[in-house]
Amino acid sequence: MNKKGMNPIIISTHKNKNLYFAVGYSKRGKIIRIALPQKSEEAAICEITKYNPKFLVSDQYSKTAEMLCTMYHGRDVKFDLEMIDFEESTINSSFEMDVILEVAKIPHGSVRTYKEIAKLLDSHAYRAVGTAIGKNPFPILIPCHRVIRSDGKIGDFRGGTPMKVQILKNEGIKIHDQKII
DNA sequence: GATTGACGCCGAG
DNA sequence: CTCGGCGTCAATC
Repeated sequence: MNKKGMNPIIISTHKNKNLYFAVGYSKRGKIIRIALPQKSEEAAICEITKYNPKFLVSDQYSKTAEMLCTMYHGRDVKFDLEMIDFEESTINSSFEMDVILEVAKIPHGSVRTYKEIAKLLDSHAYRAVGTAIGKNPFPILIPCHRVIRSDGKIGDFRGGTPMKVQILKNEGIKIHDQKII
């Protein structure tokens, strides 16, 4: 846990069909971390407090949690990267930052491979790309679910491959036998 | 320096 | 198809 994690944050949640979404806001009023949907509100909140133990739960930002829910279910929501607090987040290297910004450019309903992301960064470190994406503090919003393997397989995901498949299907992407068509 | 990855590619079976 | 082995390199120990 770095020093940044000790700053107090505000967490808001949203419930939809037994799935609980949570978002953490820094005191600057920007998103500092997003939790993948969980089966209980406590679990969703815990996904954020793991990295930021000092927190307050409020409905102040529940609209954002609701927006994440609609994005999870496949809606293409336009948003501004300015609403994200990269400074206070756990992103701490320029490589990680570059990867995240590249992933942010992937359009709704399309995918990129880990290798393609590396190439766009003029690098051969595709494994390091995977590691950086695996630490993405803003899942759903920064669409790390749209990054797949070069052989067409879905690849891993923090919330499990099935959840990655679900989100991609919600976006209209065709998948058969665990592979992108 | 040695090890570890949300990976990629090739060759063997 | 699956698997091992090697490639590659950023992060971590």
